[in-house]
Amino acid sequence: MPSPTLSDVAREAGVSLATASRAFNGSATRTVRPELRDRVRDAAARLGYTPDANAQAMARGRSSALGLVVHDIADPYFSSVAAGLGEAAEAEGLVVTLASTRTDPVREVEVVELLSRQRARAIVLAGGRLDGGRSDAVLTAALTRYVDGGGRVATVGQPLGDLPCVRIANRDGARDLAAALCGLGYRDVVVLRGPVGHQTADERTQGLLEGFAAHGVEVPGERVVTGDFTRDGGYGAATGVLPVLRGRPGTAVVAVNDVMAVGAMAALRDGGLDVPAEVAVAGFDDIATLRDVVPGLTTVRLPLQEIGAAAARLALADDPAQQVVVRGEVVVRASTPPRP
Amino acid sequence: MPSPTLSDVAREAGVSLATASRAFNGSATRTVRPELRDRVRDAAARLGYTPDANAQAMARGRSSALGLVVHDIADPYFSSVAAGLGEAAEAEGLVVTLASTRTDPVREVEVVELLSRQRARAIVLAGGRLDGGRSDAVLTAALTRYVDGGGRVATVGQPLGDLPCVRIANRDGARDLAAALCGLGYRDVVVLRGPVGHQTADERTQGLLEGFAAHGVEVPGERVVTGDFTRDGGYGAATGVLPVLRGRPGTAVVAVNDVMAVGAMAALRDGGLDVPAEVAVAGFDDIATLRDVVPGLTTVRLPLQEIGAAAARLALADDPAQQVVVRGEVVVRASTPPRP
DNA sequence: TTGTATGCGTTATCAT
DNA sequence: ATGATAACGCATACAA
Repeated sequence: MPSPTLSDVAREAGVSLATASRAFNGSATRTVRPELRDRVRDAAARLGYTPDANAQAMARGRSSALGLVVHDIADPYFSSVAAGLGEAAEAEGLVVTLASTRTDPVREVEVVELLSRQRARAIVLAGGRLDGGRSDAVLTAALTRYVDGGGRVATVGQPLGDLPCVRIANRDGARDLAAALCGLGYRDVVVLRGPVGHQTADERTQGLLEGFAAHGVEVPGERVVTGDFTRDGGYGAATGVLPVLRGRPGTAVVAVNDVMAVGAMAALRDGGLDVPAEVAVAGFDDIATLRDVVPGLTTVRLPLQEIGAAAARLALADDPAQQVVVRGEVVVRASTPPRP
Repeated sequence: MPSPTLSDVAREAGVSLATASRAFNGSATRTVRPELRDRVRDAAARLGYTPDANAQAMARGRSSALGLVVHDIADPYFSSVAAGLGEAAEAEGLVVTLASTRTDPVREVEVVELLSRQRARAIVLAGGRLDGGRSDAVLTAALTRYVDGGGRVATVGQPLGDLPCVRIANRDGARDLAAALCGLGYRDVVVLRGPVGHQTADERTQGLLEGFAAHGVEVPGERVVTGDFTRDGGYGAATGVLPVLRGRPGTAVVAVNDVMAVGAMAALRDGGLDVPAEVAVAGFDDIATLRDVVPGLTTVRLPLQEIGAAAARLALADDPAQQVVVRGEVVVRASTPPRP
């Protein structure tokens, strides 16, 4: 009834435990006679033997798990990154251990601790801190223990210390988006900037403002509004600026990510405004599930799956700390028609 | 530099290994004097001790991992289920190990094998076989070995043997949806049925046809078309029936899931048809990310997160095999306006 | 209450 | 090429 062990297999095959072990992970130096090897494998098949990864991890001193920490796996941004990371992990023969933080800095540290216990080969931190670095100290401490213990870490989007990081050119992408909007003729702008202290949101906001300014479009402070980095956050933020928008037809509402943008669109419609006739909307990320919405959402396309895969490779590489930077590409769609 | 072990902690605290161990998992019977307990914990903190989950798994005979196998974590259906399962796992102090099959039956078996190696406490199979049971034998064999070894299994959506299962009332939901559409006045229908052999797709298709028939609406075979269970599958299938739809304004195109429905909407628009003025569209699942699309997508709402959580509980419960059945709720939106 | 000793399943280091 | 045997880090049965 219990899983047969390698000893069982060895006995069944009439060989020693050591030989049985070698029959599976046949190293180059320590090879085993083909005949015996087959005998062991047959015995294993007959018994339904399944190696115990925990025992292997202990004996080898390293596990076969790759940790991924996200805010919320139901968020399409993270699930896309997870998909890419999963493929990379599979290619390396690793399993991925998933942990969600729900944007709670405390939970984030717990989660790193959790993955440390698993002796995960590496940890990829997607989605970063939101308290503007206040919790970085504790997190860094936890990560340092982990790294000192032999673990590897990579982050995506949010550089942390000098850890390897898949940097996303948020500022550049946002600047390009702003430029594109200016090129379309937009002069009045509202920015849904997300939560203050959210690094990705901050960078994108900064890029947008810079981009607009470069084209002579100044965005007054009261038209830069905060909100959660979620659909509801976008909805709420857009609802708040409804009065402003009513007074200025042809304004572009730019959210720092797609789900916020979609929430904003809903709020604008609920407020009686026509998108894009009266208000334009743009986002960031180019979430796959949202590519068919009407009007098509103008956004900055990010290769999320590749980003996940790149993060995995970075975390697994034994090179010194590296930085990969991926740049987004502006995709103009119908949500931001030209304004003459 | 390497992670300190419990022995290190014990030495540092001046107690035995056993006491150190008990200081952490203080059982009811085997309690340790508070003073010593604190001394051990202090020593652990001082050294930066982190228990080794692999070693614990081996010593305890059971790991702290919960396996989840999905087709594709980037699919919003699965990512929502994963989110719910993740919360349930967290509540049980378990980590979730994620594995994707990309709908490959071979890979599915590999993945079960992989999770068996991890000695996962339980495996939740979300998203089922697609080859109409042809690969069930191998899969069942793998699962049987796993269960015989002490593992627990639960499936979501697809009963397998008499394993615990979160059943989704696909037929009922589909029947309800069909009834709702009939109530709105639809008499001409096209069903995008997904892939033949995909149990969920099959059940929903069957329910739709039954529901329509119950209201006197027969759907001829040539208006029941196949396609992948994906956005592109919906797009392709809808493209194929474009001629039919052009000839029959007021037809309802019902896809067996939301992402197919969205793909279909795109195809219909690309084909020059107005949705919903000329063609109505409906889906199934009520994917959160799609709730703000315009026109609002008529669908059957499924509590995906709860389903994931329920599956986790079912898999973890030590009760004998159970069945939980969750029923969807029809949500009528603007994509299927009344047809007088 | 605390300590000693054993075992968990595997890999790896020795001999042979 | 193969076989004993010692780790690996922890939990626990048993002894004190």
